[in-house]
Amino acid sequence: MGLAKTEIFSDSQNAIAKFAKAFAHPARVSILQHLFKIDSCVCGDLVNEIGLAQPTISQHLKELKHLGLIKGSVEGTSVCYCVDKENWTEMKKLMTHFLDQDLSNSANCC
Amino acid sequence: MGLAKTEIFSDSQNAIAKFAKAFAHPARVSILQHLFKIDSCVCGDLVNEIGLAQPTISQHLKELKHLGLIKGSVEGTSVCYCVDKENWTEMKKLMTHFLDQDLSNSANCC
DNA sequence: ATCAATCATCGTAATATTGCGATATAACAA
DNA sequence: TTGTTATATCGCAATATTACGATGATTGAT
Repeated sequence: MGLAKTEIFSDSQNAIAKFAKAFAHPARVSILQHLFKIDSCVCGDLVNEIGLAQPTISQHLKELKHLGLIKGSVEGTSVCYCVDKENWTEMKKLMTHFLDQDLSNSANCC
Repeated sequence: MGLAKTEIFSDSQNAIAKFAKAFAHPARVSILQHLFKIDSCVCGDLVNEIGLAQPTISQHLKELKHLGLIKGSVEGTSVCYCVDKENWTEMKKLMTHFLDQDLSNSANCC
């Protein structure tokens, strides 16, 4: 198969999985960390910083962009990417709520 | 390929990606939510709650167990699973630090 | 010892992901 | 226009993931 049965899960559960997938590859984690770290916008410097080929980086960027976590603006021949902070905040809210489940229930069974 | 080049990334980046992968499927999200919600330990009830076949659930449980996020103890003919709260807390610290990057840098470029 | 129940593992099919060379596209420069 | 630079897309190969039927292993009951 290789195909997740998304129909049987809630929107929230699917959304969490979707965002988590964005972070499920170290290259994308690295890209996001870089975009946060560098004050000004970063373009294809990412290709140099990270040791992956340009098409590969471009592909990872596309996925992040598709999810709305980053946005890119053309600047001459190069493209400037940066984190979409509004969407990032939204995503963070969702993920944090999921991660904080342990706080709402103090039962310890095993 | 289908093989991530983990060598070129930091331990931290790989760890984030590894945990994120655990949440990158709605079934595993659902399993974890259930384990948190149900006060007592849950066993194969997960198969009934979630609409996936028993081998599939078992496989997802194995992955979560392998990551240390849950632990299972045999109880008669059934197996009781529950969240490993210590490891969960550790994981949460790592993920939260990653998600909170936007707070440490207020630059807005795009 | 036999049987039923519960869970794990094996094997396999379908699909997804990762990575990159080759090539296309777009913008600017001379 | 021609060339250069930067990025995107295509196409493919290698590997990973998802799902489940069939089967194995373990426990408790009779």
